[in-house]
Amino acid sequence: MPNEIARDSGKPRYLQIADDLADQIRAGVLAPGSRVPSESTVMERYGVSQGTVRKAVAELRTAGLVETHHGRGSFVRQLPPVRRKSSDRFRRSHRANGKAAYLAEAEQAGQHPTVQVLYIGPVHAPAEVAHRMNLPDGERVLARRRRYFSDGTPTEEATSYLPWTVATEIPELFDENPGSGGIYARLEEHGHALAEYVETVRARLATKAEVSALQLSPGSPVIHLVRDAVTCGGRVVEVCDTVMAADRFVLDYRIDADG
Amino acid sequence: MPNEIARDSGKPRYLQIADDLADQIRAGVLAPGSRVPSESTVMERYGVSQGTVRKAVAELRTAGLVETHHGRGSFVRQLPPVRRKSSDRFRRSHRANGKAAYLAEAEQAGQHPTVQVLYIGPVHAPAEVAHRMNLPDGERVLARRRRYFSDGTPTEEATSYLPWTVATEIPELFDENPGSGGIYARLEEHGHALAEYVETVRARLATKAEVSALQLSPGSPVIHLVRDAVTCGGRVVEVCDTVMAADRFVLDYRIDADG
DNA sequence: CAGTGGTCTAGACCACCAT
DNA sequence: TGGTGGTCTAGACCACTGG
Repeated sequence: MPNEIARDSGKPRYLQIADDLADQIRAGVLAPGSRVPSESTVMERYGVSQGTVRKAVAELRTAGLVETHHGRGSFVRQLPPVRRKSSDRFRRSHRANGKAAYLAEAEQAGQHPTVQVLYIGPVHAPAEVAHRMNLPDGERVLARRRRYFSDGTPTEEATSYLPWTVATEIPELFDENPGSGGIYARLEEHGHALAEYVETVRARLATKAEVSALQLSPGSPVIHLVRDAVTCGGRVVEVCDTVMAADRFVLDYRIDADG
Repeated sequence: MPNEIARDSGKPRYLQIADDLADQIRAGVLAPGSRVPSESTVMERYGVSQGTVRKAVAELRTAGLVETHHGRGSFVRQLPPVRRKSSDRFRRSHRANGKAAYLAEAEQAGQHPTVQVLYIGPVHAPAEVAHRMNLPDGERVLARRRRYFSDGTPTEEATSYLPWTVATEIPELFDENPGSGGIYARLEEHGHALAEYVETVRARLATKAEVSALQLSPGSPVIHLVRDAVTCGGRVVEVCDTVMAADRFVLDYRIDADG
């Protein structure tokens, strides 16, 4: 039985209902994956109108407790385990076993990773990418766009950009699977020894495209990460643009205190 | 004059209105800081009811284009310039001029930084902090809680935690201003030479407390950063927990490709 | 088909802010 | 005080999902 709703309390009714439902979710009365009572049920149970119930459920949605599907209902979210992205995931020594960074990390976390290649081919460099590579705006570059899944649910979408002159040196970069150790191994084999990576981290709300690509609820935050791969000669030979569901990742960075 | 609203288009009316207003904002017809037409004005202009207008404005709010104040109206947001947080901001060499990291960075960005000290004193270590410092849960630690402003608007709230035994060695840690170079300089002067920092980055939606502390709109994303300061002996002598408005910061990290 | 969520209206009352 | 946004209702119709 639900808690009673105080008709006169200072708190809006829709928030009282949202809190009540949230408590039931946290207490396990509403288990992960189970259906939240339908709008009409909640209307009757608390004696409120549909609009009020909808605002309550909207609260649960933006709190990330619930996801709702038109015509089916709202369901308690079962969050996929959070994955860590460690700043040493691109160390050469980790390439020894031949795994690409993503697969190695995911498997270590006990998950079943999948990669879907969306596009490999030439594109005009977006402004930010061209700037980072020190190329003219709109210059032709190789794009490698792919979507990553863990246990079947999409978690991340990434696009790598490489200067066209670099890409044509390395046929494997046009393959869906660039081979053991990933594209960084291929770059280094072809004389582009890497000195460092520079990562830029932003967070923002997901765009509509990202909401559908990553199966998010509208209003969810994403982490937007852009990484430059810099050679010993100071040249940026790859820019990787990644968008991740914010609630599925934690990023770790080690920073030397140096002198 | 506003674009006409197609009564029959597939798109919901509230989204058409939201897009129309968003266009006016982006085109500068509605300038930053200016008032969005009141609900009743919009109702009349587009011939819709209040509920529809409210949903439209809610869209603009979650898109970060507008902020609304009860009894006053909705206003086009003027975003403070984005600030970069570089991973080398804690280098010892940067402490030579005596500035703390935050002030040095903000001034370099041409902004007027302010710090407000909220609390300095003992607290029971939160679980995550205790774990990182390898202390028993709830152990007494020194907390230094402060809020940072740039040009008067709050951008970030941070709490540093230090083991009580370390804190009592260093009287300056109980002062509002810990002196030239900040608390890291004090720690190193007292025999805690720092080897590295480990930063953990998450993004999520702001809690209600954060919404009010950082003057955000509900549903805004924040960046949550937790940093350990690790001595050469491997001891964590400080944990700094920071919450930033996501739209005001970009984080930069350099990662050695190493061997 | 019945049941679900999604949109919309017309009208009411309240809470906040300025004057 | 009048104007603003915030909550709520009762009822309507539409769009999607499932059996």
